[in-house]
Amino acid sequence: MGRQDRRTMPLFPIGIVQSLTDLSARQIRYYEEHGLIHPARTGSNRRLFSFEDVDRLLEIKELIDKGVNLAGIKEMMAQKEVRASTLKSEHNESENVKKDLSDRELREMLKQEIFEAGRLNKASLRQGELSRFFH
DNA sequence: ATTCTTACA
DNA sequence: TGTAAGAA
Repeated sequence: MGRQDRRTMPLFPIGIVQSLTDLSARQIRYYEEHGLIHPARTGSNRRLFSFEDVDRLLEIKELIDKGVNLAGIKEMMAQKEVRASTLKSEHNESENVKKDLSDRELREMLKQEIFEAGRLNKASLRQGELSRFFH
């Protein structure tokens, strides 16, 4: 059994995940509803989370704590997958002709990530300011 | 005893 | 997001 299987193997019920992540069941289900996680289901419709799901939830929690809203988290995780697949495809290039580009693109991706983070952070700060202002 | 869905505050 | 109700 590969290491990947162990990461994606459906293992724990929502109660365990709650204590593991300090997120409420409500939040966990809500994030699933919005496509941020895809826990498996048992024959009796119980959610079963993998280590991968838990790690994802922890990342989500960090972003939430930083004030990023769900839309922002979605974008960041989408961006992350783009970076991941780009790295993967470049890794599979047999020639080192592209190794040069890889380096530039790596910096470009990092720049985009930072830019994205800054943009989303500003957006969520506005959200925070507004809710304070209108309360 | 736990978790699920749905609905309301 | 929290919480409640009723079902599984």
